Amino acid sequence: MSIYQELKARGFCYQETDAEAIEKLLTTESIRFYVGFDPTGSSLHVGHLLPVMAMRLLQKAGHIPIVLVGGATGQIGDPSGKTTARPILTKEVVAANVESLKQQLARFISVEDGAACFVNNLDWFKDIRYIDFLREIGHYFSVNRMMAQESVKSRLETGLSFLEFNYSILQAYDFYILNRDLNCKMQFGGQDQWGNMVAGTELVRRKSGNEVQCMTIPLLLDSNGQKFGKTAGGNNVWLDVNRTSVFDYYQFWRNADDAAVRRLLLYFSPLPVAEIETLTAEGANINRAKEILAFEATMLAHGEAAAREAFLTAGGKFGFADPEKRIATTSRIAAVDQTAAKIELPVTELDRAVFEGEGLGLARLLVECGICKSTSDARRLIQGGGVSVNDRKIIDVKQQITFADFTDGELLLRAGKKNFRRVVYR
RNA sequence: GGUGGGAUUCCCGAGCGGCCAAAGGGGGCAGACUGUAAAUCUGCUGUCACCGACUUCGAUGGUUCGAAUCCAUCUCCCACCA
Repeated sequence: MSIYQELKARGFCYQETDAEAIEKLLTTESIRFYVGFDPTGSSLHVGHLLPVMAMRLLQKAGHIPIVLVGGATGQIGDPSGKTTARPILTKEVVAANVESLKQQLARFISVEDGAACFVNNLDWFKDIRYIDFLREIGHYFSVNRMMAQESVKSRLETGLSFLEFNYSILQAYDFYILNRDLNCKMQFGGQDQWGNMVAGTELVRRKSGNEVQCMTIPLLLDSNGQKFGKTAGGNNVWLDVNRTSVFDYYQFWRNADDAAVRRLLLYFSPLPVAEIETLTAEGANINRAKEILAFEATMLAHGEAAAREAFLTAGGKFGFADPEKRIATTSRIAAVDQTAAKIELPVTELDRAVFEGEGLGLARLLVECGICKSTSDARRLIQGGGVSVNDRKIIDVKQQITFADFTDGELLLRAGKKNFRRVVYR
């Protein structure tokens, strides 16, 4: 299967400029292509991962990714797909974000021996003079055309500042520079980037006469039509372990919708397409497929050791989908010894003094453990029957926790089905 | 620059002097059912020393026994005109 066919088979292609030309380009040449990321935050989240996965595939096929981190465009804010303007970030924040994004991206893209390069568009924008810039490229852009762009049109009602209106020009200019200086021949990006990307191919053609291509990647939505990559709690699933723990990251994938598993495996695992078909076929063990998905996705972001640990912890807690390993897979999950399952629960350590005498109110304890955000919240949870201590459900709001509740200096606190906390005192 | 309209709890959005911690929906959390899924049904969804008290309705002052609701000033948005 050629890389072009694989991109298609895995669902990475939403729109493309010239299908024939792209297929030829990707199968007969080793090209440089670019994907841009704006440093609007200090960490990537799962929602950013799709273009990253496309880059990996392309890199494996011998193409060279140019990873552009938008130190300049990040200061403007892309209006595409946004209903309101983004808050304007300070230059310092943008610069710091650029650095941390670069580090995260480097985990996914191999940079050895020039297999990829990182660029920052601030490098060519920072010394631009307004008049020069306008004269150089301004006349290649038609305001009439720009007004027709979906990202602009949709904002005419609610308001679009001149600052944001310029975004697509900057992105187009990026492409021009990368083509001129690095011989970049193609751009990939999210489906909402189409307008900006096409503006780039046109600018390159008009200014240097070169044919360049672009392809967009579909926007992932979950079953509720929400942008993919949010937890049940509506929070983003981050790649930064300080924001989303490895275990939670694993769980995010493990809890994927049934209907989405095949698609997610195609996107986020390197397993062969045929194997994914088998794993997710009608009547197959869907939960094993989810384990594999979670394992592969976690391995990619956090490494194999971390993935193994998360898998074993989850299995210890909820059980394994395929304890006898009957299902064939090329995933390295097959090599994991499931009998080594352990229950590694998050621990909260409290001063022993709080449990003396009357003890600590259960509601307070829930807050201390970070399970509830206020005691009122905790009371409601208890009243609703969602809390158990040492596997015994407690519905008394006034329940006090004392040393008597600990066995071997340890107490198991549970809120709902999935939130566990091991409480110890020191 | 002119003229209107608006800012309400996580989001959308009612309320327009006491019955308002504030309708309804979304989202979220929990319970039942399950497969750590989806769908469905039920409860909860400001804080605390929780049968009571306290703090919220853009900001600041004022009127009133009493204000999210009335008045003044300010800030920010939006629409129309130019």
